Amino acid sequence: MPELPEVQTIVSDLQNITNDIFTGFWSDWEKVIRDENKKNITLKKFVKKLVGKKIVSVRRLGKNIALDLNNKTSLLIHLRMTGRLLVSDQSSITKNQKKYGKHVHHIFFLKKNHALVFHDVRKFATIDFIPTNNLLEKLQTGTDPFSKNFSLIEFKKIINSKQNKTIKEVLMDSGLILGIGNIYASEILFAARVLPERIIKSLTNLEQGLIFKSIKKILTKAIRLRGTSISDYRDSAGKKGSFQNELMVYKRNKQKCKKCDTIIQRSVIAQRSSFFCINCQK
DNA sequence: AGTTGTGTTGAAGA
DNA sequence: ATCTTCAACACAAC
Repeated sequence: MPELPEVQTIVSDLQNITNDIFTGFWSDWEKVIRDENKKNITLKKFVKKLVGKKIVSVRRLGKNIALDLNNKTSLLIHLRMTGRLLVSDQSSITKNQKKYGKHVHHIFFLKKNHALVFHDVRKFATIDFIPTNNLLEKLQTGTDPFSKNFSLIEFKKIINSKQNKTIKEVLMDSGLILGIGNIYASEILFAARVLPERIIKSLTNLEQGLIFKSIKKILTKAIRLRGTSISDYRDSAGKKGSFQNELMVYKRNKQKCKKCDTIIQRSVIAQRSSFFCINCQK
C-alpha cells in the first residue's frame, strides 16, 4: 500500500528522528541490505558504517524514504508492499533480545528515540546504502506530482509519449510519474470520470486536463487523511490512515457506486485489478 | 485443502 | 532495444 501519500505521511512523521544518532542495528533478513550497486552488504559491514552517524534529513523520493546521514551517505528505504517503519520509544526493545515481533526483520537502534523498527510481512522491502550525491541517479526517472516541473503541459507531454498504452498503466509507470500505484490510479480516474482502460490517444484535451487536476486533488486529500490503510499500511506510530473511508471504487467491485448506485466493476489491466463505475466514467 | 489474489519493481525471457 | 512475464514472500479469502 505505501504509495505517495503513505510514504509522505511516514516521511513527515520521521522528521522526529532527525538529529538522532544510530547506536546499533539488528536484522534477520540481511539479503535486502545493499550498496549503491545493488550488491549485498554484510551485516557486520553495514553496522560498522552506520553506528555513530547522525540523521541530518529525512526526505521522500518517489515512493522511497531517504535518510541522509552526516557522512554524505544515505539510507534509501523502499517499503514495497507491506513494509512499516515504526518509531519506538519503548525501552523494552533492547539489542540483546533474541526474538522481536513476528514480522520485525530489521531494527535501527537510536540514541534519543530508542529504535526505528522495520516490520515487513512479505520481506520485499529494501534498504540501500548510497552516497547522497548518487541518490538521484539511482532512482526512477519519472516526475513527482508535487514537483514544480509537474505542470499541465509537462503532464500532457509525459502521457502522450505512450500513445498506445492505457491511461491506468501510464499513471502507474514510475518511469514517467512517481508515486501512483494501484489504489490511487483507480481513484484518480474515477475523480476524472475517465475509464481506466482508455488508450492515451483516445483522450480528449479536456479529459487530459481533468486527469491532471485529479492527480493533485486525490493525492493531496489522501496525504491530508494520512494515507489508505486497507491491510498493512500504518504510519510511524503504528496508526491507520483514513483515506480507505473515502475510496469511491478501489476494491468496491460488486458494491454500489457512492454517486449513482451503479454496481462497481472490476477488470484486469496489465495484470492488475482495476475498478470503475461504468456510469460515472466514460 | 488447494488455488488465487495482494500494494511494487526490477530482472529474466521473448 | 523494447515489450511481457515472473519472482521475491506471507497470508487471507474463496
